[in-house]
Amino acid sequence: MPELPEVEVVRRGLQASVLNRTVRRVDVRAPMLRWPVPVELPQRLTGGAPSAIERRGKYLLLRFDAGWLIVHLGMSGSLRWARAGQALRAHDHFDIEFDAGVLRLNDPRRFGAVLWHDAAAGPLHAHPLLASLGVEPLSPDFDGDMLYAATRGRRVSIKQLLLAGTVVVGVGNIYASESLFRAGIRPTTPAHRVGPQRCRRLAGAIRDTLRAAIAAGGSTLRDFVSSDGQSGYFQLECNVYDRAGQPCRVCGKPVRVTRQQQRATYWCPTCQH
DNA sequence: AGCTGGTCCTGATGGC
DNA sequence: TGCCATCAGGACCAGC
Repeated sequence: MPELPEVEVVRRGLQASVLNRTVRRVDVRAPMLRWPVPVELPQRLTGGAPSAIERRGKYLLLRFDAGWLIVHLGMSGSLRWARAGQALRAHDHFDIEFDAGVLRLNDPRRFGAVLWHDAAAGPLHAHPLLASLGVEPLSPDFDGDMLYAATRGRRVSIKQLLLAGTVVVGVGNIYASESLFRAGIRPTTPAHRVGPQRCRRLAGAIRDTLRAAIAAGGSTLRDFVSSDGQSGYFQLECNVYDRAGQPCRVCGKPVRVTRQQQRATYWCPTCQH
């Protein structure tokens, strides 16, 4: 479920609700998510308070005096406030109890992760999961020139390159299709065949698409993290994603679906070249 | 049975 | 040959 915009909306929700709030208690029910939840985590967090809530790609990063809590929502993870005394549901794997309430991680598919990076272990950006990530799409570092330089010599399709996250992070399967549609580029085009002009258009399309999605989520999810972490996501109207056979919103031709690396790609044969 | 919004890891390939 | 970067596929898992 979560792509970068969703994670960013979660981050903002957390920033508004748990920044500088003291952790009273931590419950780990499923020790095995994508990786084991570190056994020392409850002890490290309890009594501390997050002094910053950041995001890198789709990783949520909560800074504590003792180190960083790293959370990834995988494909099916959500963070919500549990009402007082609320019964556990299936796949409620992890709780952080603040004075204000219990923040609960639910993740049916368990592709998500909850990890700890100790302050003594060096700078966070050197963490193996973060060290080789591409640039942030909404940062000034990401533009057409950068994208053009990074795609030289790359024979993979432009969509797969976006998805890989090594050039630019946070572009998941949905927004890859949406951004390429916006830029008028066929997803199967080899990355090195996308010229400087089109790289500029694509970089702009990625930024615009992500920003619009964040705005949609942010405006919809008033008390985010507190009720339904999904509503913002489904408000988003896609141009091509999941619209196979339906008319393109621009030219009216049926949207096509193909498969790249076992992932569905949606595109318009007339609007994208 | 086959699909699903992520991404790390492994092993194969290819260029220098 | 060895080393590197690149690339494809498998793996994890539950729900619909």
